[in-house]
Amino acid sequence: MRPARADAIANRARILAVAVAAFEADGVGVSLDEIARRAGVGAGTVHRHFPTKAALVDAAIAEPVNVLASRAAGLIDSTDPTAAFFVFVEELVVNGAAAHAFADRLRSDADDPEMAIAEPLARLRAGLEALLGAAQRDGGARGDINAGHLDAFVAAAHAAYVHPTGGIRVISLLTDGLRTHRHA
Amino acid sequence: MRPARADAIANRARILAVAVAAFEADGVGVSLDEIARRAGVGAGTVHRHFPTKAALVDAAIAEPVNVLASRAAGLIDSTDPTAAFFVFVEELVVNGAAAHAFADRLRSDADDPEMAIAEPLARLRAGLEALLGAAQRDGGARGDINAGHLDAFVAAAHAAYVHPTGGIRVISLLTDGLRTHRHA
Amino acid sequence: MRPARADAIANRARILAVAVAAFEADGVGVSLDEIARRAGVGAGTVHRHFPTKAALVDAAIAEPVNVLASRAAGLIDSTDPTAAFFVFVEELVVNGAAAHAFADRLRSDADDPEMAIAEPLARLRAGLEALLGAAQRDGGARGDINAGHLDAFVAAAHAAYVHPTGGIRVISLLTDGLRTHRHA
Amino acid sequence: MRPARADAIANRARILAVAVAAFEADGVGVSLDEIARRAGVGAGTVHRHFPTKAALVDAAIAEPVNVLASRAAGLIDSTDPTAAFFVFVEELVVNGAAAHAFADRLRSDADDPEMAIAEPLARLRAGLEALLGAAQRDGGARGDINAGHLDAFVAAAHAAYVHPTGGIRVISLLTDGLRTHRHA
DNA sequence: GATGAATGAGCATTCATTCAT
DNA sequence: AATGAATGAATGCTCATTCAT
Repeated sequence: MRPARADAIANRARILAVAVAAFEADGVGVSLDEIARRAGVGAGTVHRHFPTKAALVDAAIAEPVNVLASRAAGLIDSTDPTAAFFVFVEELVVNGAAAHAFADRLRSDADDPEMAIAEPLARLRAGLEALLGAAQRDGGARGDINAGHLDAFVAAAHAAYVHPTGGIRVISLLTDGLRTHRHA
Repeated sequence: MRPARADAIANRARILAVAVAAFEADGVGVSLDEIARRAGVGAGTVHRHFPTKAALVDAAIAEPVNVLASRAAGLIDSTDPTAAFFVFVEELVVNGAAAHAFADRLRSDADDPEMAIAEPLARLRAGLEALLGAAQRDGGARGDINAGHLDAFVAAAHAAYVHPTGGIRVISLLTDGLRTHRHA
Repeated sequence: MRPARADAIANRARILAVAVAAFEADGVGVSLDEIARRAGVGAGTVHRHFPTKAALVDAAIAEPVNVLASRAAGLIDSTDPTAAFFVFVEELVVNGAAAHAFADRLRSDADDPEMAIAEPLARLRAGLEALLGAAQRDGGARGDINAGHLDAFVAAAHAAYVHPTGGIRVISLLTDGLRTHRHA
Repeated sequence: MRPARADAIANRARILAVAVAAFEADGVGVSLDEIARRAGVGAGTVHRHFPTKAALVDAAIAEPVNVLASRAAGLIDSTDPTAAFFVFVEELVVNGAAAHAFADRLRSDADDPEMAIAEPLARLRAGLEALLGAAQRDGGARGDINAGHLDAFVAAAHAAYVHPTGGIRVISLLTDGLRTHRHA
């Protein structure tokens, strides 16, 4: 029943996963005891891995951004850069923007979350720029857009996406605006 | 020396205004004692007007929506229905969508906020539809849009608006898409 | 069963008295819950009167010193200044030095207790100097001693007093050293 | 690579030394983790040598008393018993009484410290009596004093010694009272 | 024997809520 | 109707202790 030493890393990962899910679902008001219970560990174990609640919130904010950044890094070597770019943009709109909204909601409750999220966000930005550049060199993405435009675009597209009257179809309409063949 | 009955209503209004400002600025974590202090009343007085904290949060969520609904009602008798419609849409994007975002953020922390916000939201929807209908009859707004479209539009426009790379110019670009003269 | 408003001051006094006794008997490790329980109040009530534990410890340190300072102020108008002085010195050795020892023990555990005890200690010192001066003018106390000497004297006398082999008789022997008639 | 058996004894000594220093400097509130860290061992190692924290506190209380007892035993074979006695009394006033004060401060926090300190204190008492007897037989110390007197004397002398207005000179004045040549 | 991750009870503190005034 | 002192459950955090490695 008692976890072994080697499981310490797995414990950390499980706590973080539980925290992300709990904060996303019920807000940052979820108690650490509740998170510990859901993760199947003692309250002290949560504190061993995340010394303060703010540290856990920061990590929970950064986590989905890190996942997306890693996903971008994995797509950069695709043999079809254009397809890779649009796949990633769609993922951003569906998942990533949700992560942004999540971070936005948490931001006002954390101590200095800008710091915590700055580095993963930079990684994500770099990955997105790399994918965009590759798609542009591939001739599949319009040349007159940059990552800054994508930020606002993704935010707007996500807002429409999550709206009751919106839906998955909206994404295609909006992402089409980024393709070169629209001008063709 | 003791406040008269009429001051009770003023007290309620002041508490609500303080709560809206406090929740918007610092999140729903602000304590009722703090709100009571800022409003210049005792802790018990807050509970007389809002029996539970959830009730106060609900009222604070509904408040800005109510303001916008009243604004819409005030604009419906305008002599220039088209101008009135676009003025209100812009206000929605700037303020109203902020109110939505505010409500979004609070939603997950309140008990059953859908209930609390349903009625003011219906009033706002009714006002918006009236303004849209009048503008369409006036020939200033495209006839093939409805209030449902506007919801998603306002949400997307607001997301772009509040984005660092966005700004006030974005609104004009987007609202232009609703005008009939675009087809001209 | 529920205390009335007017009892708030009495509550504070009872909490402080309980805290002084508890800290003296069992050290500052005594929990606030325990103190609240012994005082017959809720945990929150302790915090209303003493926002942090450090504040309560500080107040508990200062309390016996304040009592002695008030005692000195009450003795200054005595018709027999010499008697008043020696009565007070004896009280200092028995009770006051205990208060010092108490404060000494707590000092290392409080945040900035020097600050907290500085003012009551100054009042006590002023009272002691006034009593000594009056006794010297009365011709009952040696003229070549000052309050600084008394501090070390009281500390030493108390140490001997509380020692198993010491006792109340030691005080007379030691205080006799301060009297003028010893030279006579 | 793993420490051999002999290092276990060194570990125990290092932990105890660290504990004495830590408790003396920062009070018994210092955590065992902190002591383990300062001693360069794991938390479990502290518990292997001292099963409970109370056991470590007890050992830390007894430690300086044991050192003094050993010192007394070392002085008993001196060729100048009178000098040896007064040297040791001075050490008692400066260091030993500090150890007493230390023990006093810790006493209220430990479970049953009387037990823990009883045996080392008996050793110290025996050593002091031996030194006193030798000095009396040597003619250097007054014959009408006993170890019981010395306890109160050392306590009083130490209290005066550590007092701001006191100092090293005070010791000479007080120890002179124990010498035979005062009668001369 | 040593390590350090895990435990879980205990602590100080906060806060929504109640109620005597 | 208003006040604010009191309540007590809940929270974040600490730490002595246990135990798998």
